[in-house]
Amino acid sequence: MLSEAVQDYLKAIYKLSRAPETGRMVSTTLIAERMGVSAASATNMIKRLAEMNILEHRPYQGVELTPSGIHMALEIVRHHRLLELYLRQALGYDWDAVDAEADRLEHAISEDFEDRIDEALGFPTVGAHGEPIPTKEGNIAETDYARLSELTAGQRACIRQVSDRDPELLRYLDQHGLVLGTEIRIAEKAPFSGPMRLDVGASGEQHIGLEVAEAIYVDVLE
Amino acid sequence: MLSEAVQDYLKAIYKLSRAPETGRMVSTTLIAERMGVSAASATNMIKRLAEMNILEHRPYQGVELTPSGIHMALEIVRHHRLLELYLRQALGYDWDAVDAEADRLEHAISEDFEDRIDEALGFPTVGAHGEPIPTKEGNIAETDYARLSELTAGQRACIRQVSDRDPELLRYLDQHGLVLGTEIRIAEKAPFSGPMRLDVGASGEQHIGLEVAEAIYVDVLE
DNA sequence: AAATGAATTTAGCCTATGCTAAACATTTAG
DNA sequence: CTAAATGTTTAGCATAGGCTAAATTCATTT
Ligand SMILES: [Mn+2]
Ligand SMILES: [Mn+2]
Ligand SMILES: [Mn+2]
Ligand SMILES: [Mn+2]
Repeated sequence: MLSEAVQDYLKAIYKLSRAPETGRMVSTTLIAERMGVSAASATNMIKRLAEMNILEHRPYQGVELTPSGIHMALEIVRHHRLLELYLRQALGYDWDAVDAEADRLEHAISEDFEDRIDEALGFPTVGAHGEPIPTKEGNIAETDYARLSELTAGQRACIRQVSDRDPELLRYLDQHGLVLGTEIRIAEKAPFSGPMRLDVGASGEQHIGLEVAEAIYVDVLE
Repeated sequence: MLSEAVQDYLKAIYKLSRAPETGRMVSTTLIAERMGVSAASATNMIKRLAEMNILEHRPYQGVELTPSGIHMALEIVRHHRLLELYLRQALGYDWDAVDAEADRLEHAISEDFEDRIDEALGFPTVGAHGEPIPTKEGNIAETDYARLSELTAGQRACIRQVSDRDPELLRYLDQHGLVLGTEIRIAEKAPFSGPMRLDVGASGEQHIGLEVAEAIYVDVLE
């Protein structure tokens, strides 16, 4: 069994390797930053992960997960996302509280537990923040959402996914009616990376900053 | 926060100190045996627990939990027993499977999670195997059950609690109708620590060995 | 009272995971 | 094209939690 630390690094590296900002190779510094450890500690762990054939390490270049590493990462991600959804739907957690709880539980549950909550949730394919849930076989749906920040005035869109990294941001989104499935129209986009003015259905008109708009993923309508 | 290892030692020591077989002082060997570690490892951990004021260590004599140690132990026991009941009632786990799962989850859940499953279960006071569930304030009901093995022919009793240590035993009990709340009558008790013959309501007549009878706790009727 | 044997502790070692400081490699700027 | 800045690795160290083997203490038996 992979240790909790190994699992957390693995998940972090997987997510970084999928982020649009990052290339295929993930740097030591980025990993260290995300994990909240020193670069030296990250290097140390990277070498052990390479030893375990979880990833390939090109010194001074970065790391890339092996197919087997990706598979292991998806198992952890599946645990995490099923747990988040279960906490939300079965236990009434708020949107912004599920991530921290799932981050600990994901290492403690058995495959049996995973299967039981999967069934209790009706075999969901999308998580609490709109992320695709990997299948038990290790497949994950590719999504092709646009960032809200990329849209221009006049466009309409439907919120499909939000970043789950910052609970405060999630609370902000919730208060402004920017939840999954909401349809919005960009009323105005200020130049020079300025704020956006949105028509948010029942929640009326909202002004949001660029950082917020970058954390919202949408399907552009028509 | 107490580490997982510390929590597990603490829970084990608490339970050993409450077992009727053990005196007030719990020996190093007993702790080592229960934890599945060497005696030297147990000594090592005992010294750290003493340093943390979780227990008092009388070298070569044994250990005794401090009031604060008992309080911490009861928090872990509460987590464990609430989780067992939740796994059983909300997720349909079998009687014999809940302990292993709860043993890992007990270290991962938050106080919020604890409160939510407590509420979902209707604030139960008794766990999946009949054990009293400590309150959030750190109180636990004293029970005064007899072991089924102590009863004699002709007596009637109601099953109130069973040992949760051995999944195989739990499966055996389940198959023979010896579940919580079942009323039984001792039909015969063979001498020299022999087996017992029981009338078990709907499940008819059952013959059980002494080891089984010692793991069943009952209220003697009238 | 001394000897034996069981329980316990000590000593010395190991792995996992973190750290800081120093050394080294790569990238960027002059 | 070299030099500074930046990123990465290495070296050396720490703590938590395990282990075995040896030493020590306590209880029991002669
Ligand atoms: Mn999450
Ligand atoms: Mn985690
Ligand atoms: Mn249990
Ligand atoms: Mn445990």
